Amino acid sequence: MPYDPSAIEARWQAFWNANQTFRTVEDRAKPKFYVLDMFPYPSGSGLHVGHPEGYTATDIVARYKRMRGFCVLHPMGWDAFGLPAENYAIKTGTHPRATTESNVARFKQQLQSLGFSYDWSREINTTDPKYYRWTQWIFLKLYNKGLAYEAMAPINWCDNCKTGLANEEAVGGVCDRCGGPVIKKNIRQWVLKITAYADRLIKDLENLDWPESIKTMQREWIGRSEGARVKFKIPSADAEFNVFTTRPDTLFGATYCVLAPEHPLVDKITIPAKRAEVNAYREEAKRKSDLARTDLAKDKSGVFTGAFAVNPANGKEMPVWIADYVLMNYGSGAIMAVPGHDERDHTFAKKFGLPIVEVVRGGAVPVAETAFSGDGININSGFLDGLATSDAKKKMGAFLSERGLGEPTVSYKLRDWVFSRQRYWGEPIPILHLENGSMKPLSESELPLLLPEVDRYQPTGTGESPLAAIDAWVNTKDSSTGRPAKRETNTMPQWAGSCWYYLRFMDPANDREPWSKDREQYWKNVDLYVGGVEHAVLHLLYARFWHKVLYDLGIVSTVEPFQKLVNQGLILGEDGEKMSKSRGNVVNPDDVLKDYGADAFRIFEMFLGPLEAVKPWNTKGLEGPYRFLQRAWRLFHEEGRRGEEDRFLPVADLPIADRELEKRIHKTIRKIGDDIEKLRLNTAIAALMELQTAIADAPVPRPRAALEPFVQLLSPFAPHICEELWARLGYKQSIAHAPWPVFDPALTVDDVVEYAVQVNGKVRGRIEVAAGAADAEVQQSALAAVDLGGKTPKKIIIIKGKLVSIVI
RNA sequence: GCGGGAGUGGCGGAAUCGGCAGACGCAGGGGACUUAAAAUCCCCCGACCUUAUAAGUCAUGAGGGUUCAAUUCCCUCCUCCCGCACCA
Repeated sequence: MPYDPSAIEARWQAFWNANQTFRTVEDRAKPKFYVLDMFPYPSGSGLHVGHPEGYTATDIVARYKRMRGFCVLHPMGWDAFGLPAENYAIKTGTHPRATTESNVARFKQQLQSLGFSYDWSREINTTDPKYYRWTQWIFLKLYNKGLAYEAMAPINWCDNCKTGLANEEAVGGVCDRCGGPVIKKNIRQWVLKITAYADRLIKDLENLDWPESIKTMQREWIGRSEGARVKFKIPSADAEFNVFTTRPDTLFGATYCVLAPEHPLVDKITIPAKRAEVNAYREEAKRKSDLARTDLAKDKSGVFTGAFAVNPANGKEMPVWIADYVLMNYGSGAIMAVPGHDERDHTFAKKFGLPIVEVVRGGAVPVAETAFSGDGININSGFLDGLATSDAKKKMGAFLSERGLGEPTVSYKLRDWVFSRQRYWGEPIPILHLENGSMKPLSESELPLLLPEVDRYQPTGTGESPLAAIDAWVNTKDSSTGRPAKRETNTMPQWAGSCWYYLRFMDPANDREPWSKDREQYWKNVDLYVGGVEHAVLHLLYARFWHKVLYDLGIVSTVEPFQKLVNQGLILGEDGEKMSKSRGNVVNPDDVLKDYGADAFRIFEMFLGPLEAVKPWNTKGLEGPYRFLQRAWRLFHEEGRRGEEDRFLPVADLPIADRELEKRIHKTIRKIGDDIEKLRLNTAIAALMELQTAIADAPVPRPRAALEPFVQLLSPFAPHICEELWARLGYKQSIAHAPWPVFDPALTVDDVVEYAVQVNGKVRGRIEVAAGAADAEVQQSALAAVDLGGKTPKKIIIIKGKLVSIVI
C-alpha cells in the first residue's frame, strides 16, 4: 500500500479536532502574530479552487509562525448576511437562516478537508444575534457621535435588487451585486459620515504595507482635490450659487456657468421663455441612468436658462446653462466654465458658440483651437497678470476671502456612505421613530434588536423593507417613557458585519462587551491580511473608517486595522478564462481532493506561480506535487508487497556523513524561511523538491538529521503527510508545535566555488576555487583556464563567488 | 484618454542587489524493469549549424542606448491584463 492520502488526511484531521491542536490561547510570553483571511460569504455553490488559494497561503504562514514560537491567531468565520440567501427565500420560501446554516456547514466541511489550521473555537457568523448585537452597538456609537444620520436625497437604486446602494456598490452605473442598471431614486435613508474621515483615510495609507495599486485605488476613490469655492450672483433672480474649482486662477477666463440639471436653483432662475426647453432637458436627464449619462459622454448637451451670473473677478455677465456633464453629487453641482483652459468646457463652448478667452499663457496652440490646462503665467487677468499659476491661485483665494466671495476649500469625490437597505436579511437598525417626529436610539441594554420573522421576503420596492409589513414589530413603545414609537424598518448593508469581525475574533465569546480591552491590546491589529482585490474600495475602506471611529472612541489602540495586505491573484479555468458556471470551466476542489488528496492540492495551488499573479488552472499539473509527495513518502518507506503495509525504513541516529547533503539541508532551511516570510511559496516548494532528491540519494538507513528537518520544512505546506511521518519518526506530539529547524550560517556556504571565466563577455571556461580564495589567486587560475591568443588583458573584473570577466 | 502591472522553451514558471538565462514542475521523446501494461527509476528535451560528437552562433515582445557584462537600468514602439474615466 503506497502513500494513501485519504486515510492519512482523515486520521490527522480527526486528531487535530480531538486534541484542539489549533486552539489559540493567548500567551503573553510569546510574540503575537495575527494572520487573517477575508472571511467568505457562504454561497450555495460551495468552495471553488480560487477560495483555497489565499487560505492555503495564510495557513502556511500560520503554521510556520507557530513553529517559530509565535502565538498565532488564525480564525475563520462567515459573512452571512446578504442577498443570495434572501433571493432564494423569495423564490422558495426557505428561511435565509436555514439556507445560511446549510451553506455554512458545507463550507466548513470543505475547509476542514483541506487541513487548514483555523481555531474553530473562534468561529463567528455575522447573522448570529450574539454577533450582530455588537454590530448594532457600534452603530449606536456612530449615531451618538453624530456620524450616522437620516437623509432624503437621490441615491443609487438597483431595480433588480429593489434596494438602495452605496456609491462604492454602483461603480460605472452598474449594480455591484447583480450587474443590473442603477437609477437615481429619492428615498429616505441612513448615511454614515465617512467623509469626515477622508483626510485621515488618505494620510494613514502611508504607513501601511499594502500593494501600491490598492492604495492608489483608495486615494483616487476618496478623490481629494484642493481648490476654491466661488460665489456667483444672479441679480435678475436675486439668487446666488457656489461653484467649486481647482483653478481659481482662471476666474478671469470664466465665460459662462453650468448648473447640474438637478440643481435646486434651476426653477428659480430660468426665464419664462426658456422654461419649456429647460424642463424637457431636466426630464431627459432624470430618466437617464448614470450609465447612460456617461455612455453619451462623447457628445455634450445642454440648455441655456436665460439667466446671467456676474463674474466676481471682473463684473462681467456670464450666461448660466444647465448640462448633464455637471454632476449634482460632486462639489456644489455647479461650475464656472473656463473654455480656454478646460477641455470639457472647451468642447461645450465650441458646440454652443460661447466665448473662449486666454488667461494663462503657456499653451503651444491658440486656446481657440485647444484648451490649455497646464500651468503657466496669467494674462488678461487684472491683478493676477504676470503671476505663475500657483501664486495666482493663492492670490485669488485671498481676494475672494477678503470680499466674502468665496474661499480656498477642499472637495472630495468620496460621498457619505449610504448605509440602509430596503431588504430583509440584514441587521435591524436600532432606532425608534417617536410620534413627535424625532428619533431615539435604543439603549445598549435593549440589544440585540432581533430580526423578526416575516411571512413574505418580497422587497416592496417602495423604499421600505419587508419588515415594514410586520405591524406588531414596527409598532412598539419607547421603553423609557412608555410612549408609542415605530421601529426603523431598513436594515444594514452586508458590509456592516465585516467592518469589525477581525476585532471580534480576538474575543469571540464575550457577552459583556464586543471585545475586552485586554485582548485587543495583546492582538492589536492584523499582521497579515490576504484576500481578493475586489474589496479595494468597499470592505477595506469601510473597515478602516470604522476602525478609526473606534480608535477615536478609545476602544481600539491602533489607528489601522490591517497592517500588511496581500491580494491573491485570480485562478483562471484551464481555458485561461475566468471560471464561471456559464463557461463550464469551474473546478471543484472536492473532485481534486478525491484523486490527489489535500496535501497535493495545497502544494499544487502554491506551486502554480506567485501568489499575487493571475494564473490558469491545470488539473494535469497536479501529477507533479502528487509524485513529489509519493517520493517523500518513500524516503521513509519500502513499498510493501501486494496488499501489505509499507515497511517503515530504519533511521540512522548518526551525524550526516555527506557534507554536501548537510549543507543542502542548512541552505534549504534558510531558503524556506526566507521564502515563507516573503510569501514566495512557489520557489519554496521547488527547494523542497530539490532537497527530497538530495536525501533520496543517501543510502538507507538515512540519517535522522536529514529526515527530520525535511519533514519539519514540508509540514506547513503538506501538514497531513508530515504529521504521519513525524509520528512514525517517534514523536507523540503534533508537528504543528514542533520547533522550526535552525540553520548554521557556516554550513550555508560552499567550500569550493565554481567561477565562470568570461572573455569579452562570453563564457570561455570554468574554474574551481576554494571558498575564501584571494582575488589574486582567482585571477591567476582564471587566466590559466582560457586561451587569450597571446593578448594582454586590458581589464579583469572579479565578482566574488560568481565569475571572472577578462577584457582583451 | 489617464494610472498601474506584465510580455522568458510546447505549457506553468525560476533567475532575490547589473554577473553563467530557462531552477522546479507539466507535457513530450528514449531507455531499464515487466510475458505485457500501469507504477517506478535513469537519460534527453529553446532555436540554428554540424553525418554525429566536440565546439560555435542566435535567443528573455520589437528596435536602439549605457556597461567588461542587461530578463534586470535608460529611451522609442507594439501587445495583453487590471483599475479609473465628463470629479470641475
